[in-house]
Amino acid sequence: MSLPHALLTSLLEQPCSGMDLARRFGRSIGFFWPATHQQIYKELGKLEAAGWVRSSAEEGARGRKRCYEVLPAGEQELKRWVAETDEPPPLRDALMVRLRAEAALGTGAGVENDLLHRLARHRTQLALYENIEQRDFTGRELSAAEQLQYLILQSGLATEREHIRFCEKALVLLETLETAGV
Amino acid sequence: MSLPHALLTSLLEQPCSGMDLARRFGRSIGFFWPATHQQIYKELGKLEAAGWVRSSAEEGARGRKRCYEVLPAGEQELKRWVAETDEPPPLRDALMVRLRAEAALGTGAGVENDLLHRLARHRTQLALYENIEQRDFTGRELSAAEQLQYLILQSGLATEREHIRFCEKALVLLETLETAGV
DNA sequence: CCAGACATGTAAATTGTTACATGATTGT
DNA sequence: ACAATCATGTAACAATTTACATGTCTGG
Repeated sequence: MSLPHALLTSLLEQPCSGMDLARRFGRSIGFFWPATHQQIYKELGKLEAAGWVRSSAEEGARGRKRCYEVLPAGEQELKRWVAETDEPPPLRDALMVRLRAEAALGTGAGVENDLLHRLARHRTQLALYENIEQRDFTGRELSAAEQLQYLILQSGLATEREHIRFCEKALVLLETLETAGV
Repeated sequence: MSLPHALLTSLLEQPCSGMDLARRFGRSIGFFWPATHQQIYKELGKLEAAGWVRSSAEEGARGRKRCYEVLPAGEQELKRWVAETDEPPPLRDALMVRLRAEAALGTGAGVENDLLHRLARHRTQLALYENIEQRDFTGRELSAAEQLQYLILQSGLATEREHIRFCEKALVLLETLETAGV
């Protein structure tokens, strides 16, 4: 589980409140580790209990904004974790199951719906990434940290492009099979 | 959740027992929808309760092999589901969090470990997919169902190749940054 | 001062993982 | 008959999602 370390990273970049974290997750780290505010609040509580972060407000101040910042112990922990290894995350994609189901059913069962839907989503996401690329990483010298962030964005760009290629290819194949089948 | 429909698909291709399913998941559908035997048994119970499959043995025959097959209602349900749409699965990759953490820590914190480890895994997986491609999809005419299955395999091939490219690129960049940093 | 937005949380349901338990079958 | 293995299952736990609840601040 990487949520605690994703939070430490984000707080190290910029100390802020839980709600701010939730918003920033929607724009940066969240592309690769999504999290809702509910998860974030619970995890921040654990981080504070572990002595990895501290917050500006007293306990139980419900509704009042509290700012979290990383403590030295938290930075140590983050360093330790960065040097660990993980297994690559298992793929788990319903679209592939649908395609295989379509093959097993042996008929125009309607995967096109999902293919078209995803094609649209991946194009939107690609456009979003391309905007970020244009805005943040184009036309100037990049610091070391920025070069790493750009690398991560490029992974997202490549992934979306690959998904788009795949959906298009699948749609062409289905078209071919159906006209041949008729 | 696609596990029930992945099971229906697999049973439609070939009726078999829970343990057989678990093994076949390791080789085909499981590449895109992993599942352990514990999950599979629980889900088979629900499928049977729903009237979508039936099994060869009486209830409570613990330890004795039972063969499951899809009923017409199950096939109907699978057809219905194939025509639905899903959101693309959210990415969730600790490696990206590590890279961003390395950027935030601003030092040789050791992401190389994970990059090298994954590079090896993705190369192994690619080799596996290439074997399957060679064995099952090369040098002969393919039926419509086989063309769809091949398409799915090609998605796996493309994904692994993309990951390999990414890891190599990241390692080169880190190398550059570190020699420049010293 | 109060309506609406903002911020922080709690609770329950779903899904998936890990560890373990038990019955049947097979080879020697 | 007995050990090893196969097959089925249970239990406890961890992570994530969804829905809801409560407190604070701000503009009119």
